[in-house]
Amino acid sequence: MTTQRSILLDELRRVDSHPSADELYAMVRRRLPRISLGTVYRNLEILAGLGAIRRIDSGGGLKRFDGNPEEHYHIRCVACDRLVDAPVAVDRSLNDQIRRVTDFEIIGHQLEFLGRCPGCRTAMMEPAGLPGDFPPPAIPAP
Amino acid sequence: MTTQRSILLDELRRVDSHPSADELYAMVRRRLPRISLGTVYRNLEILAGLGAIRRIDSGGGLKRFDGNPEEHYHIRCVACDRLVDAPVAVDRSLNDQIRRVTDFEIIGHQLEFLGRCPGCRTAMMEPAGLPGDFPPPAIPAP
DNA sequence: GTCTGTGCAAAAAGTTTGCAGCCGA
DNA sequence: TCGGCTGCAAACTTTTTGCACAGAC
Repeated sequence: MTTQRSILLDELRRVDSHPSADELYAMVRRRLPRISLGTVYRNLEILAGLGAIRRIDSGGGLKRFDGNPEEHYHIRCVACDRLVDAPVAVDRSLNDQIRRVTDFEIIGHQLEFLGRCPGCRTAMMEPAGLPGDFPPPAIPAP
Repeated sequence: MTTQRSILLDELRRVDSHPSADELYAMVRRRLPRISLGTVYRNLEILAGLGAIRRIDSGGGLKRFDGNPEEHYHIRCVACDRLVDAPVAVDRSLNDQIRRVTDFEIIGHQLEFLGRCPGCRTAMMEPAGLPGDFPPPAIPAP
């Protein structure tokens, strides 16, 4: 566990925004200005292998990382691509359901809800650009 | 609906292997040797927008495409990255569950099971490389 | 003739890797 | 001292885009 690795982990644990490698690179550079993007990628890979963090593969063109190693679901905003934790329990009975009907050895599952976040819902209703009840999305749609 | 687009759709509907853009490019080129990869990408995007096919974003570094536009789940082999349809019904009550506890406007969800396919299970038990009960996986682990 | 879609090629975006040197046990 | 880890840079993979032209109406 090197300095770089532990700061990377700390930054990732500190936020709940599921940053991409690039975003994390920017975050970590505030504390380690000379860290390289290659090191970020290498350590994210190692930390994911250790089970200290989670890789989120679904959606978008790029991988996200999650400082919460517990199994949980996500909700993705289809408009701004924001990703938040889903406040529902993991349903392990889904694994048993599918075990009964497949020859695969089932390890687990990942579930992602798709929807529109409060900010993007509001933005949609107000094409004139008037301010709504929620702040505009941080990340513009790609 | 151009020639290229309909052949692309036809090839994708013909298989159940959820090919990537590159694989589809190879498949289509057997019938249209002069088609370009750019056209493949452009038309996959258009067909997905029309709802004629589905984009599968999750896992791996690359996007897959699914000729079956019906909502359904998948199982991914974590060893060889093969992706097959999951023989279980879509559970729409999951959407209602999360609607009760979020401000997101929920559109749907995608669920992917992770496991080891029959071929890779066998391969795992026989490190000496003896033949097993199942054929070896078509796609080697990346 | 117009206008969309195509082929080609270059560029962009994201990720991985080779290498020489550094740092901590 | 030794071995793993880093920074840097180049390479690689996948996807997107600009442009001129071809084909369908």
